[in-house]
Amino acid sequence: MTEIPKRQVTLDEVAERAGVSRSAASRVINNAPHVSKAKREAVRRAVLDLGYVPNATARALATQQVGAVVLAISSDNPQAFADPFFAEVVVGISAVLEETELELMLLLATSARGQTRLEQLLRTRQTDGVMLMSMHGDDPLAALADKAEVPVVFGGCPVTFEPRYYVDADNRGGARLATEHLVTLGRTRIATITGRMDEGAGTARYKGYQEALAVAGLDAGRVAHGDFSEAGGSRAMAELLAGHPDLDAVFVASDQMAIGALRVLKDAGRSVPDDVAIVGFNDVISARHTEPPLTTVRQPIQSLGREMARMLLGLIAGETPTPLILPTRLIKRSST
Amino acid sequence: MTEIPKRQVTLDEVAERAGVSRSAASRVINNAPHVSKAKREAVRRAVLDLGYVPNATARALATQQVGAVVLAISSDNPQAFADPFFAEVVVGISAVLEETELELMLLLATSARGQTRLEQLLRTRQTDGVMLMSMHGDDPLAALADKAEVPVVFGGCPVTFEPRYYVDADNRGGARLATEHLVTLGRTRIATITGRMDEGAGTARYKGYQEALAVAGLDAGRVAHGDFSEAGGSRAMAELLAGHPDLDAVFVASDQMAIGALRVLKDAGRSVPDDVAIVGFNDVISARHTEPPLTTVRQPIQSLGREMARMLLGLIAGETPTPLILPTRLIKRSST
DNA sequence: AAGAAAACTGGGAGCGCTTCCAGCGACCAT
DNA sequence: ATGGTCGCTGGAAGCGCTCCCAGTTTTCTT
Repeated sequence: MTEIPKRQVTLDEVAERAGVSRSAASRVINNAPHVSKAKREAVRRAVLDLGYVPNATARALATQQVGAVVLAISSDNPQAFADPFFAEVVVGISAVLEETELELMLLLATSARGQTRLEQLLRTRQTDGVMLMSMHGDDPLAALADKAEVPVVFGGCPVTFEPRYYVDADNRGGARLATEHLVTLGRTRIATITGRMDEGAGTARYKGYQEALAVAGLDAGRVAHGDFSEAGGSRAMAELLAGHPDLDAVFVASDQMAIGALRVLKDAGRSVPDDVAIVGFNDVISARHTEPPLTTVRQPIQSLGREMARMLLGLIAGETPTPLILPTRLIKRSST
Repeated sequence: MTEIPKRQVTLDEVAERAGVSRSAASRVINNAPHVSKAKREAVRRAVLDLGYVPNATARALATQQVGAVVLAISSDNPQAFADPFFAEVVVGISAVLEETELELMLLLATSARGQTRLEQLLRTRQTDGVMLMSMHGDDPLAALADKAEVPVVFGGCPVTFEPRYYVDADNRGGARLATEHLVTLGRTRIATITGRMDEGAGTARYKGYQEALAVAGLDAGRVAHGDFSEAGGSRAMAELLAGHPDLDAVFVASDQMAIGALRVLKDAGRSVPDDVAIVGFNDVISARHTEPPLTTVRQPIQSLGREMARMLLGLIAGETPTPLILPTRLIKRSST
């Protein structure tokens, strides 16, 4: 910190300046035992004087630990990460990693190239661990990841199998909550717009909807499939209106789709919530600003990130964590 | 790819299997010249058979190149990254880095710890380059970064100085566009809600507003300062309403704030756009879903990321790029 | 066909760090 | 005194790769 050195200061220089061996210097850097107080202090001073910072690469090579974990988004859609959802996940992860010596690497595995990269990561310990969010159904990498020798925790549960380690939001429970709310309101012809059915969140929310209606003894036959996008929501709503004009409520599996649905409803002259009540999922920021403001299910996104990171840390430390399901809760606004 | 090796396959093993020296094997991996066709082929086969993947750490140590660049967000607000803005920047960056051997590291330098980390990065070539988005006014790291020996490109221009290398959106031009639009509409008592005045975007947009009004010969005295947040926008709007009840339009320096302002206006019984016209900035997704939908200035966020990455690549390659200002454009919707 | 140039080849010295190990005094109990 | 423990200490061997260099082979001139 005293001067800006042109060349990297090495441990040898520190050792020399402190008048000790490199081994000793290394020990005090990593505060390991077997160094006398005097030398320890001498090294400390040398470090400060020289502004020494250990070379992470060399250390990684020697210890066989990379000092970095990666957040990988495996998706067939290059724009997937643009979803504000991930920004929040990252905030959560980052908060946990902050207390650690670990760096965070970001891998948007959306192209063939990115997928290859991810595969290498999974096969060849080039990272200390990976947090994987797999965004399409039959992702071969997801299966690979679950048996990789590298620690892997999943964010969200894939449809095809249940990974050993994952954290997810209680999608099914949230959907049930939302649907029950609609039932409580006295609605009886409750439809749903599902998300992508090749994603865990899509199927789980659909399941929750079905369960709630089964319990209430109501017909769960009014369904249209969307893809989590606004446009998909519009399309599905139109389809629903055409097929089941009698509907008086709809549980929409994402706010994004709900926004699309809202527009279609408005154009069709159905008033919300009087003619049809709408509840969404996620509680994105814009959900507060729709007309009318959207009743929705909130999931703790930052916590999701935080818990993923924590679980990964545990895995790296040799623990055997159990999957974690985070609670969701209903946020009531004016669309119901 | 043939089998999952427990231990990392090394170059030596490849060399041995191919019956060549390690040097030769290295040459074919990095496809350098001076290897006979036969050996080259033998090595290729060995690589495939063994599923060899070079150890990035070892390579980094030998070449003195890390193989990774970092995107650093320096901010006093831990939640800063939760802004969907960054998610899009990352998509842009990632798209460029994809064609490269470089990894992307993410550093949310929001705590003291993170700041230290960033400083080390800047001082000690632990990365091949950094893209820095500095989100608060008197950030000492920003100044340091601009003279660091590590390649650094700024995303957005700080208020206090103009970095050597940066890419920014044309905030001033966009603000002028927005304000001129209001003028064209025949509004004459045009107010503004500014962003944080310790951020480049905040001052530049304010400047654009002033310029447009100066050209039109209109009074630019109706101003309230916000902080880019929704709550700040509400507060500022209330202040404006109290101090300048005659206003008939307001240029708001962010959509987020505009949303807050909209609510206050509604509560005050002023109709938008009839009584007062509003234009925002950024064109976030929710801008389309406000009541009424928001006229706003769109900046090409993904391009911002893309160009930052490209500029950094240039810098790393030894070029001397010039700062880049990305165009903004007006998106007309119903709030004006 | 002889000599020079060009292409190949593998040995070996690092890159900066960790960590094992053998050597040493100091210190205690016998 | 004597043998044994124990905390320090620095030498040295890697971690897996790149790259210089000196030596060997091939190819091309004239």
